[in-house]
Amino acid sequence: MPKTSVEYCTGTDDHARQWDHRAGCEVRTVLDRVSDKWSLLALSYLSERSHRFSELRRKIDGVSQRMMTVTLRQLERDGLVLRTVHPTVPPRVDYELTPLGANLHQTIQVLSSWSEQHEAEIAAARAAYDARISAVSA
Amino acid sequence: MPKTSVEYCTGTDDHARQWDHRAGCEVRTVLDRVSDKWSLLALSYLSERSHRFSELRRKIDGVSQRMMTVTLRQLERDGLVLRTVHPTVPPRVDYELTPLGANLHQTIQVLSSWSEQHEAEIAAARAAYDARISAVSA
DNA sequence: CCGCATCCGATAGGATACTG
DNA sequence: CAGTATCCTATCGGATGCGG
Repeated sequence: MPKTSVEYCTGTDDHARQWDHRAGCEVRTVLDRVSDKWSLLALSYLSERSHRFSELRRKIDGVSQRMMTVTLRQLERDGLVLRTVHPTVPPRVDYELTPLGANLHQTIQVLSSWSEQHEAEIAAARAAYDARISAVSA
Repeated sequence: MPKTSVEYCTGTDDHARQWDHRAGCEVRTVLDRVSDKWSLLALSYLSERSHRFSELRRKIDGVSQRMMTVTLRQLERDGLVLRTVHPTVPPRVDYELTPLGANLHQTIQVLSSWSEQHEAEIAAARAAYDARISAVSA
């Protein structure tokens, strides 16, 4: 019984009302799934074509076997990825996006585009902020 | 000198190329800022109007004073929020979205809408998955 | 080949107490 | 009122080793 983030929605009445009214509750479901270290890359590669486990693991540089498994399981649980086990020896497992997963991937591209367009602005803001802080503490 | 996630982009050549080509690097900058526990709510409230510190803290149910400060500092550092200190006694500090912050908030609404539209689908997938798992282990 | 279990370090975030 | 500093816990994710 994996833990989810429903607690944000099911706390006190005020708590629940806060999230419901602000439409901030539902987006957390998605954000909590997608904002981890590897999900985004997995979705990205799977959006091109289906991959088997090791193939995906090789492409996603730096991921441990454990996290590759965990990540794919979570995506599968949320209906974003379909897992197909071929009963061969050695075993072969294929992963592909579901329509829902492909749909989400498209939606995330919007945020991705925004990030690319505004990254310089953010970097500049950070540099300015850090300079300001250094100046104060100096 | 706060730590960022640039490490994802500046690792080995392969590592960097991976992110650059897949447009997955830039979006992490934004995702890492916005996917924490409180940033989204802060952006949401500030998108309506400016708030002073305690006012915002009262609205965001459950946030500790520490995390309210930390969250706002991060948003400020990235140029999403403007912080104005009024040198009165007692002190008064106002927070408001910058144009960049407002812009980002709008962009996130896209993801938020998607989440609302597909939440039932995700919930169903989870229920089905969990049922399947329970059945296996039983 | 794929996945699970275990251990372990790093980090996020809560509680509390203290300053200007 | 707004912020800082300290401490403490829970969770994330990496490393390694075993099993089907």
